[in-house]
Amino acid sequence: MSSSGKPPITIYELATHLGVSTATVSSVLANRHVERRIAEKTAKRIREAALELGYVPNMAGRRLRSHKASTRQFDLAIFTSFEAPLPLVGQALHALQRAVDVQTTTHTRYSVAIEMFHAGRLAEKPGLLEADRYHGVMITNTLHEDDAFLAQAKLPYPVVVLGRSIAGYCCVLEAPDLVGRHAVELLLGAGGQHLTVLRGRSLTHTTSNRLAAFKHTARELTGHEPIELVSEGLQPSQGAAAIDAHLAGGGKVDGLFSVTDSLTIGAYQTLKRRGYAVPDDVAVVGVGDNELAEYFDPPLTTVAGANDAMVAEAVPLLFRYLRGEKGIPQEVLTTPPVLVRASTLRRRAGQSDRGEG
Amino acid sequence: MSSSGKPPITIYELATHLGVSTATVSSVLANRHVERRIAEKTAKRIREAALELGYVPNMAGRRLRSHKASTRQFDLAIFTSFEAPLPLVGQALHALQRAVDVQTTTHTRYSVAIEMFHAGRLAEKPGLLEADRYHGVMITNTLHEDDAFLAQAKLPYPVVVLGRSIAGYCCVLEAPDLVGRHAVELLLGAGGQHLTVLRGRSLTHTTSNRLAAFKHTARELTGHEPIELVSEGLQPSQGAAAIDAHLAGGGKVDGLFSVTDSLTIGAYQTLKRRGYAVPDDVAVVGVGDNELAEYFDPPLTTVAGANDAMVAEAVPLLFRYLRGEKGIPQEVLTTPPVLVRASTLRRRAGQSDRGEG
DNA sequence: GTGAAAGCGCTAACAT
DNA sequence: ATGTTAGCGCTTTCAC
Repeated sequence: MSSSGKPPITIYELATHLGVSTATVSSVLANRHVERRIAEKTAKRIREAALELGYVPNMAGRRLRSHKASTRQFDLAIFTSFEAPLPLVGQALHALQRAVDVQTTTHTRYSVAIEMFHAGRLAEKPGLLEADRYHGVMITNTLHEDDAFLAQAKLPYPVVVLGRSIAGYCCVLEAPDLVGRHAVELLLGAGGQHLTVLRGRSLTHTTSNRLAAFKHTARELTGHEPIELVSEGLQPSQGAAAIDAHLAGGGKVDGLFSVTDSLTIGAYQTLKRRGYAVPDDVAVVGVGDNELAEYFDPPLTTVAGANDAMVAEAVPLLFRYLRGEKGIPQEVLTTPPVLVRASTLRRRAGQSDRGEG
Repeated sequence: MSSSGKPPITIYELATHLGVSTATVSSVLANRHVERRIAEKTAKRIREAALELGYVPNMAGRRLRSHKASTRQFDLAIFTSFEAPLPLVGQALHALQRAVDVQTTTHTRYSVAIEMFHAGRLAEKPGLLEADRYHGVMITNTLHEDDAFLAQAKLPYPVVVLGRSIAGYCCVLEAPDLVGRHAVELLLGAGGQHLTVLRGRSLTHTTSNRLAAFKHTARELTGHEPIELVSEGLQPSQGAAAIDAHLAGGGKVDGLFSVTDSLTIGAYQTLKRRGYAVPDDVAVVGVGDNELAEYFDPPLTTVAGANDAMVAEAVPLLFRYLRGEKGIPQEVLTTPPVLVRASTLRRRAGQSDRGEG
């Protein structure tokens, strides 16, 4: 209530309002009024006025004044979309934090934060274009709109972009086309004929490349277009629904690639419920963006998910920026690892005739 | 290199070092030198000196100076341990961000960050005791040592603690004992006799309560002590290893409760590999801290995991603090939801005689 | 028991 | 093409 409508207020205004000095207000607000021997009555008046007028301390002012001059502070952040799954972010955060733990000295302190924006609306994030908050950031989980915004805006501080290529920024991403290609090859190798790709409605740079490469390679190697299933979102239930609708409509599936593992989880559920065995009836390939892929039943073959590799590249790049180095690469490609697990290891030869729903 | 050993340097020092004014330095460093018509040569000298002397801008100074006086900024954070799984944090972050999105006005801006500390070493986190960084924080995933530290330190800004009770703080946590009790009841209901509890080596407030309540209730209802399996860590592989060792040694299991779902994932793997069927040979109960519990095979019955409920309580509490309200509850208990799924729904009657390894 | 004043590091308006 | 200066909001000596 008090802290909303009105414009913000400073201790100076509090002080004049009450007819006391800013020093008095400050000490009371910092709970130092005892050692300053402020009258309890005055302290009470000050606290009440602060509440009533909706006083909110200005942290920049506080920090500027009270920080030891001998401490250099680096404020780092990871920007990620609100809607994205957290694993990549978690890894990035861990890697950054680990790097920072090593670099911390008496004179140099670091803080690492995660900041979230709404997917596709990065441009609306306040303070993004000001250079007064972070010394450096990593950005990930952007959508096309965000990438377009970044390309045109050029943030005024060091940035390393994860998982997509944006002109003017240092970007770390998986080598293009490999993921989609490997997926097709694995599915064909497992005897798949009705190659199917499952993806969410909105695509990122990465997922759209995976999709395109899959379709292109499938066309090239099988001579016909693969089936493309689009789920409403990235929740398992939405993946389950997409497959279910396809099968219910008489569609066939014997080789499935999903560009996001949470969709695979839903697909597994639907397939099992409808009596399809993985991998014998349907071979499945995922991308490894769920850290539990190995524990799926059956364990999921994955063709990407080099998050740790990407992050391992990105963190040193950010530090090179912070150090002011020149000649930092604009694009670093990591090779996505292929992890073959049971979901593409067909036990019996020949392909099944399942799939007529 | 340049930014390490030496004490930090300001634009003032840069300026005197170069024989120019601070304004010149500032404008060059902010890339405003074009509109200020600084000689390219001077700009170059300044940039080089900044690099060489390891200049790092002081963000507090920048913000203080350049922020619009009409903007009130709230800096909020979630503190979590580095080692903890991210789901709870993710939910907390989402809930906070959502609350913040609603509250944002022209005059009031919010920023939400995640900050990590190393489990058990919260006390070492620099700046924790200073009130010059955050207006309010939520703390979660602490260990005993951290709780002890917090209880004795009393942070000088609004704090809401998630998932544990610490004297002197506003805490939101699941109602005690219910989780362990429900787990026992469900396992017994599914025909379990050799009640077993699986937990990681280090316990939090929450997991130790779950464990204690489980053991106590099991004793009460069965007349004997349940089996307690301790895994080295919380990784699925470590859970798998713990169960495997037990079974390899001739131990029996027909009713398993795991105080952390990632351990359940590993347990599922071992049980399947050794030919035990869930739930027919072994009923399993988890706690719902993995958002995919519903997609496990079979879907996992859970007796806790009201993360969203906890967070839903915690966020408004934090805002009440920020508003300066009095009489904020010190302890809010949420009722953990029981979600019965296939992992405790035994299809055939009677209990199996499996379990001799 | 309280006030006055200096100044943290930085930027921007106004001077040349 | 660059220097001077006035603060941003706050805490902390020092003075009374």
